[in-house]
Amino acid sequence: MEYKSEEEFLKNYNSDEFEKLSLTADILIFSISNEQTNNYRKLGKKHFSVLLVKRDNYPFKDKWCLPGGFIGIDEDIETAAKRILKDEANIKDIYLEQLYTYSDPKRDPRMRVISTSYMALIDKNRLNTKLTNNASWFNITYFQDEKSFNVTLDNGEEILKFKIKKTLREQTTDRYKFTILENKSIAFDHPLVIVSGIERLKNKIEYTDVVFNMMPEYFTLGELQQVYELILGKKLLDPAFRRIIKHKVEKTDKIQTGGGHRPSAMFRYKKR
Amino acid sequence: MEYKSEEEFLKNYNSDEFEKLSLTADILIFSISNEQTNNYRKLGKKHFSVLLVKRDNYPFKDKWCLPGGFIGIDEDIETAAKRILKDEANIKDIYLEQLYTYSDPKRDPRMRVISTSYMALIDKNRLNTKLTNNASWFNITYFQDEKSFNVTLDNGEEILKFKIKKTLREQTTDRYKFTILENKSIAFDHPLVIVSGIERLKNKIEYTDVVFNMMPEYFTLGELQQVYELILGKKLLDPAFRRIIKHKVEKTDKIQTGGGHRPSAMFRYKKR
DNA sequence: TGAATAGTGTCTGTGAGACAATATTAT
DNA sequence: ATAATATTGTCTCACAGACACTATTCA
Repeated sequence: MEYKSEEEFLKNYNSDEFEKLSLTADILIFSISNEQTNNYRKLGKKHFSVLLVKRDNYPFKDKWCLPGGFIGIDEDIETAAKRILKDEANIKDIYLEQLYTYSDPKRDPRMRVISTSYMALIDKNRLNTKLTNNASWFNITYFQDEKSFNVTLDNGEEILKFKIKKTLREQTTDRYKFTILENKSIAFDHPLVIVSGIERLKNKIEYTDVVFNMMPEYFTLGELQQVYELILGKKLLDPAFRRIIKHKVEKTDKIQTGGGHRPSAMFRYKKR
Repeated sequence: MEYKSEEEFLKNYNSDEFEKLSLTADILIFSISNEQTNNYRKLGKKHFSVLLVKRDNYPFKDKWCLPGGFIGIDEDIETAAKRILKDEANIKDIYLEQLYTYSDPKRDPRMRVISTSYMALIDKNRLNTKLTNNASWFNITYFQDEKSFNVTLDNGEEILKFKIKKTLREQTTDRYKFTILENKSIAFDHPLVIVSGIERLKNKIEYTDVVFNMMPEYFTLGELQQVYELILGKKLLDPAFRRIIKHKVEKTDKIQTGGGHRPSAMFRYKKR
C-alpha cells in the first residue's frame, strides 16, 4: 500500500504487525554501611553494600532480587526507575545511571521480558525515609582472579554467595562476557547485573566524582579513602590518595573528634 | 490466587497483564574512509565515517537513519543487531558493543518503540561484500564547545547537518544530557545516538584497543596516528604518539613505498 | 633539489609510588 | 605512655609535552 504523506501513513498504521514484549527496569542501589566498633581507638569499619528485595511472588518466590518493575506504556525507563525507587525502596532524588540492557529470551520464565539495569548511588545516612518491609541492605565482599568473580552478600541474617565466569569475547577486543556459574539465592540474571555494576563503579570512581553521591556532606579524608579502598578492592597510600583527591574537596571548619587518636579535619565535595 | 509451586504458577501465568511494546536495535557503524590525493607527495586524507540508510518507507520517508530493525520475539538484541548488520548493510563478523537504550515514549510516531543502540567498528577495506542499495557512508566532521555539539555528515552527494545541546544534569555529577537543537535530514532520535557514539568511541580509544577494529592488518604509524587524530579531534605530537602506541603494535618486514617521501615501516596489532 | 613524510633524541615538568617522619587525641 | 589515626615531606622513577634534528623517497 502506498501512502501520500506521513500523516496518512500514521493514521493507517497497525502496530500489531510485530510481536510485542515487556520491558522492566532493575536498579542496583549502592551505598556505604558503617559498622560500630568496640575499640574506642579504632574507626568504624565501612562496607560497600547493595539493596535487595525479597520476592514474595512467583517466579523465584522467596529469593532475593534487585528492586525492579515493569515500564508503563507512557513512561520512559528512567522515569520508571525513579518510580520503582520510590515504591520499592522509598528512596528519591538520587544519582541514577543507565548501565546495560539484558535481553536473553529465557531470562524470565514467565514470558519475554527485557530488562534495562540502572545504578543508583546514595548516602544511606541521608535517607530520612524507612525502607519498605522486604527490602534489606547487603554488605558486599568480592574477590576475583583472571577468570571468575566471587561475590558474598551479607545482611546480618542471611549470606548469599554466587560465582560468575568472565570470558573474553571473540570479536570484541576488550569486553568481557559474564556467565553465572553458581547461584542459589538470587533471582533472574541479577547476579550478572550486580557484577557488571560493581565493575562499572570501580571504573567510574577513578575518572569521575560519582563517589561523592555516597558520602555525607561532611567527611574526613580517612573516611573517603576507606570508601575508595572498598570499591577498588585494594589499599591506597595516604599521600598519593590525598594528592589525587585534593582538587575535588575543600577543607571546612568542622573537626571530627572523639576517637582515641588525632582528630581529623572535615572536608566537603568541591565541584569542578 | 495462591500457587503451590513455581511450575504451577508458570502454567497459569497470563502474560497479557501488562501492556506490551516493541524493541528495536539501531547500529552505529563507524569506519575510516580514504580520500585519494592528486599530489604525489601527500598522503591520502582520511575521514571518520558512519553508515546511514535512506528510508524508503514512512515514517521519516526519504530521511537518513541508522541501520536498525525490530527484535524478534525469540532473539536477544545482540543477535538481532548482527542480523540487521547482515540484512541492511551486508556486513558480518565485526566488533559490536551495546551503547544505550532510548525510551522516550514519543521517539517513534507510529507507536511505543524502545531502541537499544549498538556501536560497530569495521575496516571498510576488508569488506568484500557490497553495501545494499540505499546504504551510504557519510564522512563525519564535528566541533564542540561547552554547550553544543555540531555535526556535519557528507557522503559526496548530500550534506546533512545537525546540532545537539549538551546539558549537565542535576542529580548526576558527570553525565551529560543531549537534546536535538537543529536537524532536518535525520530520522528519529538518531542524531543523539550518533553523538553519544562519537563520545563513547573518543573515550574508549584512549584506554582500549578498539581502534584496531577499524584498521587493516598492516598499517603505518602515520596512518594509525591520523585515525587517532580524527577521532580525538586534535593533533598529536609524533614522539608522544609513538611512545603510547609502541606497546600495542609490532613492526613487520613490510615497507610502504611509493609516496614522494621516506617510506614507512608497516606495523600490525599486537595483543596484550 | 625540495616537499613531504618517517623516525629519533632529549630536555623539562608533572605526578605517582614508596617510605619516613611528625602531630594529636582518649584512655 | 601508647595505640591509632591524621597529615606532611621528600626521594625516585616513569612518562607526557615540546621542540629539534636526522633520514629517505620521487618527480
